[in-house]
Amino acid sequence: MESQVERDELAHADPDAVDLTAVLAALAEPARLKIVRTVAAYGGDDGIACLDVWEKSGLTATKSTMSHHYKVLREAGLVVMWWVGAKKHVRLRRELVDVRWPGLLDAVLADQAPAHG
Amino acid sequence: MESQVERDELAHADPDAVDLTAVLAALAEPARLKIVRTVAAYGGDDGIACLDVWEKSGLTATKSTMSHHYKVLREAGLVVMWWVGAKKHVRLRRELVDVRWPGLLDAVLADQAPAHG
DNA sequence: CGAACTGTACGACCACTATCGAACTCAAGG
DNA sequence: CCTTGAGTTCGATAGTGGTCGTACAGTTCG
Repeated sequence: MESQVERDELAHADPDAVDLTAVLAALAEPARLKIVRTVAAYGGDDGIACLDVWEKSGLTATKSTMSHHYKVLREAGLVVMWWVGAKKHVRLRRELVDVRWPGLLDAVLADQAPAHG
Repeated sequence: MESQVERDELAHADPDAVDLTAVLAALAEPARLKIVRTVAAYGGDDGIACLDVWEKSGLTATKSTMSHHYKVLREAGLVVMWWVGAKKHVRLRRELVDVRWPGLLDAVLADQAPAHG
């Protein structure tokens, strides 16, 4: 990507470039699914800080692993991230996902089984 | 496998044991997504023969690869398969998937992009 | 400035999995 | 019985990807 990526928009997927298999693959990972659930539950338009996601979700992965998952979610077009002071916020891109695949995110988020038992 | 699996029901997922991540992972594979699309398009209650799926879908994978994909789809609970003479038929388990995750399959099947460009 | 905090980038390791070929099973039909 | 056809299973291989440790880049605060 030759576009000068500011610190506020890094490696986000273009609306036209989003691929269904990428979205499904992103959501198929239990840790990422839990991240998405947590962001959906606690993050509104202002999003939620990554550290708060980590605490609320109960995930035990390291920072680098979490960062990797966020990257996958960004590139799939599922979330957007931006800096708020020293903390990074994340929110769902419902305006994109719900238009491209109506009902998909709702169906996934409505599932009650925590995807690990 | 301690259960004597008949030739008509082999390795199908229990309705209670189906997992969302397994379903998403099954659909995240382009070849399997194309299989599901083809089965949805051409297979009704009587299903569609595996060989017909292969021809209609335009997939170039070998028989063993196709068999592997069918196994993943079965274990995820997405499809059922049974023998009709010497041919095997496959159909979607909408009665299971649509109840567990309403709107999920519809959202995936409604997508127009063929998941590879 | 320097220390603490938050998150990313990179390399390495390991597990999983998509793919294929070959051998096998079962059914259908001379 | 033998051949053909339709799928499965097994073993091997190659590629993908989740995980971690370490190093790095910014921000905040003393």
